[in-house]
Amino acid sequence: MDNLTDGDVTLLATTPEGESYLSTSLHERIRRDIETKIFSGQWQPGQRIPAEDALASAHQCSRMTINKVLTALAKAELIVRKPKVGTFVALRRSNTAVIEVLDVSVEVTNLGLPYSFTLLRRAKRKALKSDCAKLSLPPASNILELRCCHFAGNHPFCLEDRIISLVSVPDAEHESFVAMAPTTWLISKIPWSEAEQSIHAVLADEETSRILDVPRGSAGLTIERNTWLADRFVTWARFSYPGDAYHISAKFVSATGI
Amino acid sequence: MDNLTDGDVTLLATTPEGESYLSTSLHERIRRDIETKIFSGQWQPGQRIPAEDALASAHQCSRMTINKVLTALAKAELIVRKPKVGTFVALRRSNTAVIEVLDVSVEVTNLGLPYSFTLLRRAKRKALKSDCAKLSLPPASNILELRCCHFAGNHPFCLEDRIISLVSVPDAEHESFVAMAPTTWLISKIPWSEAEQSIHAVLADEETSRILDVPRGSAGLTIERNTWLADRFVTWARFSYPGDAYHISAKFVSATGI
DNA sequence: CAGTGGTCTAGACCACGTA
DNA sequence: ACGTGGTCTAGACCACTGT
Repeated sequence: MDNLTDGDVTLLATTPEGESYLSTSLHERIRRDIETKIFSGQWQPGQRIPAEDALASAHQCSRMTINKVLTALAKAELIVRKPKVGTFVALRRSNTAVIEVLDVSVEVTNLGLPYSFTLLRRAKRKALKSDCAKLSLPPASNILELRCCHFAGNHPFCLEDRIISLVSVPDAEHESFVAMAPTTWLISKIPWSEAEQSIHAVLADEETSRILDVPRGSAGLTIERNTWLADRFVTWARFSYPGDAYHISAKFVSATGI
Repeated sequence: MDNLTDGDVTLLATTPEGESYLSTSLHERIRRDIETKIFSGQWQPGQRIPAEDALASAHQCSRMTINKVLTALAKAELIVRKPKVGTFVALRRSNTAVIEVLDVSVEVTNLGLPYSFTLLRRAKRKALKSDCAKLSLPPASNILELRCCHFAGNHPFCLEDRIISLVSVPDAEHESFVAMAPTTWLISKIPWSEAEQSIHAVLADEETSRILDVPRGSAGLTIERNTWLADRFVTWARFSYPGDAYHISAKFVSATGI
């Protein structure tokens, strides 16, 4: 069997300083090697690391394999690559966290509770000046204003205020949103989009506290979301949650986020 | 000049169906092509896309180049690759958002305000049962408890409660934290780490509202963070912000986050 | 058995920063 | 002038899946 003399396998088994994870691929093991050097402090932040050629011969592999590893590490911002200069251990991690953005119905279902919603308001109107501030939409555009309450079992879970641009989504005018929640409907219409969101802490105002069935003046989280499709404004939404019933989790790897 | 007859450039200039972005690289342009096919709906979610070989000949490039593009698109979760089966347009985006996690001193400085902090409490003690719930630490471990207030100019900006494991970071016992904020000090000691954080909305309690100089019962955001280094618990921190003065922003591309 | 993606190699040319 | 990373090619072998 010439498998036994396969260049790859024998190479991998004799990779320097590597516990031979025979099941993982070469570039994964090399990546682990390099990450270990960085995390252990053997390669200090800011320090220049060996060139691709040098790493290739050190790991007895081709330059392309090293390039693949370093490109991935650069994307992960563990290292910084300066073309024609060299590769350096990053001074600081990007300190970003990834949070999951769930559809309300999915959130509720994940909690093992029956999901339902009620449409509280539906109005077609022209965008006012006050809208345009948050909507990045020209004044007097046709918009659809919606408000609905999402329930987990019999309990109000979240209040949704939404504005949909009828310029971008004309079909919305003929949809009642009684049977299908706005989010669900929009997803079916606008499969891909860009969004920007911000999270605020607020005190529940009178109407919100009444709808969500919490004491007036309780703490709440609001998530505001603006959505575009190729630079065209599609929809704005604000989700109001009773604060004690909700939180947002995130995981990350970071230097500065300690 | 033989630049004019450079194989790459001529290839790129004649790439089928591509506006010739002469400044960008081949794989970038191919990636754009494929993304356009997906975003435009020409390739529907769930649909199988041509094999690497086919894409390579369609774009008149090598299979490796296509592989690089598809690997990147798979990482971005625009497509799903099933080894030995094929490549498919993803059914749904991962609906995750990336939020920036800033050091408080950086946040304040970014606002153009002078940063300072005051140490309010520093106590060495054994971990209680109540601590262990949030700390994932064995009971009676030596810990250091800190509380400090971060200022933007003369105004309190954020209250930090922190617990440091003296098992993982024994040096902390001999550090006063008067001249250097805990975060800054920890970053210098623990350059890399993993963290998990959650964001809550709360009502400011009496002590917090007094320190932050806000009315009792105002809405606030708290960020809780647990940090590990290679599975060893390092530190826990809670940052309390007055809610109206702070929010968290995130940008993402999503299907379900509409 | 044919087709697929996963992986790796050994070359190559380029532009450009540093010296 | 040299070294660097950025990029691309043309081939190769593999394991596995579906038919």
